Amino acid sequence: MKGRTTLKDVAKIAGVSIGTASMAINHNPLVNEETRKKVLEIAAELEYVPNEIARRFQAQRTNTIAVVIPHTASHVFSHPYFNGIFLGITEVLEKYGMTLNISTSPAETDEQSAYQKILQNRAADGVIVASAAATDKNAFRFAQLGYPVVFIGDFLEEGITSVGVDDYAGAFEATEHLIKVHGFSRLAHISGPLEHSSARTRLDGLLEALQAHQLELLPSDLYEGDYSQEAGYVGMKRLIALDDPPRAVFIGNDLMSVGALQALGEAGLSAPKDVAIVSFDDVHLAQLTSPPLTTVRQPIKELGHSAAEILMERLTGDVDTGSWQRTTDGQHHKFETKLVVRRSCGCTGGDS
Amino acid sequence: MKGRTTLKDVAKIAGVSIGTASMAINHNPLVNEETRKKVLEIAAELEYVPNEIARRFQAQRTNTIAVVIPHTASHVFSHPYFNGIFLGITEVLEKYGMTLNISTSPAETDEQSAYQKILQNRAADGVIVASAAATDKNAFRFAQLGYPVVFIGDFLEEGITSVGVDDYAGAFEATEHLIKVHGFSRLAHISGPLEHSSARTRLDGLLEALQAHQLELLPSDLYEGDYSQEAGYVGMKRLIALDDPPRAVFIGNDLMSVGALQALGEAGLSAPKDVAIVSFDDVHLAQLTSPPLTTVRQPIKELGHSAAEILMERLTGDVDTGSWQRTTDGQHHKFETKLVVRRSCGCTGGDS
DNA sequence: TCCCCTTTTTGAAACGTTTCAAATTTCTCA
DNA sequence: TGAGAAATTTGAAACGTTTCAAAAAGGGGA
Repeated sequence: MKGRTTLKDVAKIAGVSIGTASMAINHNPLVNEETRKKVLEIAAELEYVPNEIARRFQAQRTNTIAVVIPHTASHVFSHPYFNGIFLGITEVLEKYGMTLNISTSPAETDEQSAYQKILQNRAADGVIVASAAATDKNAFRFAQLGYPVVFIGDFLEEGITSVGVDDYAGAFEATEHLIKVHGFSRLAHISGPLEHSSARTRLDGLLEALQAHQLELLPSDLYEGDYSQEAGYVGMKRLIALDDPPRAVFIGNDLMSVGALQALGEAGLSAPKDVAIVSFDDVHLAQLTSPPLTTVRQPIKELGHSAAEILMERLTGDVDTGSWQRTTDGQHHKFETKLVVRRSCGCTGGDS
Repeated sequence: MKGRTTLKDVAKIAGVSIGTASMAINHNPLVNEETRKKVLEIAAELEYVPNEIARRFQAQRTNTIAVVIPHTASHVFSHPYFNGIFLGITEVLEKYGMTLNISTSPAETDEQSAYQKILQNRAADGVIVASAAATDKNAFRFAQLGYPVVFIGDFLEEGITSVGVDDYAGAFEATEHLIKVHGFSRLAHISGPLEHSSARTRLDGLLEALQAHQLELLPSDLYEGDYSQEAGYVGMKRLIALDDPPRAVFIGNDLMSVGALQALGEAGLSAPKDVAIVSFDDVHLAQLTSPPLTTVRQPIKELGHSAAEILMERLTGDVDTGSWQRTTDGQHHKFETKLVVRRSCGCTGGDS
């Protein structure tokens, strides 16, 4: 690591000034073709590689995009949802030659930290915030401070750019499926954390659909989870321990459904025979459970893709829109969802 | 982003020199307590945040560790294995206040690229290489160039530091389980890519175990996959299409087993009734399939953890060893594996 | 040969920080 | 009160690159 060959070395040996060497290497048309060739030759010979940090320093930009997720690394790397997000983002950044910086919080309670790490350092040219609570004040500081930032989720405030899915319609459709196709007149719900707008909106969609059929959600039929497998497990345990357990449950995401199925299994029950289940996300896991999950598909990868693309637009001026259906008011982009019918709801249909 | 307050501003207003301001902010004991207080006050007032890039530039270090994985982002983010690796690494880096940079290749064939991105930029203080082929020349350049690097996998060359698991023993145990507990006298194998030492070594373990019981692997009973779900699917299709299909298969990782189960299902067959399956990894998925997979557990998170810890040792001098069983000759660290018996092999045991 | 125009090269400044030898101030004690 | 020591502050260099005004070199026509 010591004494790397620097531009100065190249220049000296090539017998030109540092400025010229720099321009030669950066294909600046100002330099004579002969000179460039010589410089490039020497550079190759000396195995010169530009010092990226110095470059960033002088250009005052980092070539890095940070994804801020106010959860622990353990949470983030065990939820398949984030894999999809990362994948979508990476695809875009690769195209632009940018680097991805995943910023998590050391402790689940420590919301501050993930933001501060970025904010304090100014170590990214732009930020994508994913899975923030609607109440998360820190998240909004980015935008207020004029940092280029895109939110993933339903953040509809003025002055904020966001990319989300139609949680409401998805939940509505899921609920109606259980009511209209399978004839249930009572539904339970295992929700995500209700200070997250995704969880809140899915609950709203459920309630609205129930109401459309003159039905209600019993307070004891609602369990607020946190999108983790564990929460689904506990939630389902609770529900089946009720005096009169519900026969159909809408679960806020697939991972919780996995936990719920586990709870059913341990109680000697099974879906859809004893309890019909519909959930949300359609991550890879959803096809693997038994029964495979009927679930509302959201275009997770596209969310990441889109967020990154919008951010890069802001940073560079380019434009590229994806292929999923989406609506936008210029600031808030919303993708559509669709119900994927498998077997956990009682349907006997296909498997993918 | 323009005109951020800089150290110069703070110094000027505080009425001290830039040097003093710098020392005050970095809690250098040389500066007078009074002075420090004043500087810190002004800094807070001006909302001064140090320019991280400038710091890195002057210190000539990046505070970043790169994980180089010579596969596409899509491959990486869809394999649960890497989640575990990331998780383990992140835990350590968080402790040291380092940043993680995940470096993938734009195309599967483009082995070079992932390395070059790092190498060309010198954009990381150290590197962890995961899932490289044993034949991958690029990987070794890091080490040769004196870059601090740790390999995850069985790279036993002199002068290379690596962290791996005992693939051989794991495969041996899995094979013996099928032979001794379930009485099979013929086994098939769906392997990973054989230019990867993990796949090669698992095959060796299988062969050795077979030989110990005077058994052989028929050439037609070996399918070389690439650790993807798709490969498991195709491999199993092939095997059950044989005139005399095998009744027991050792599959190189869990993800391929998922594909294999899918193939069985489509053919109207099931495990373990028609084909017994034992696989490798014990990722989260393994518990979810039906039947749940009997599989060789490897401590994936600990691999990442350990690799990062060793790398940080090299960079800083600290020492911390984990809790899993591991052997080491100072350069090559090897974790033990253990067979987790579930139901895909024909056992009727527990579920976790 | 001289002048002007074009092409190419040079040299220095700038980016924001840390470091450290030298300068300055403050303190201690005879 | 003054000398020497200790504590504190200063100022400039250094990190490696890009940029750009100014200088130099080259070329063409009168």
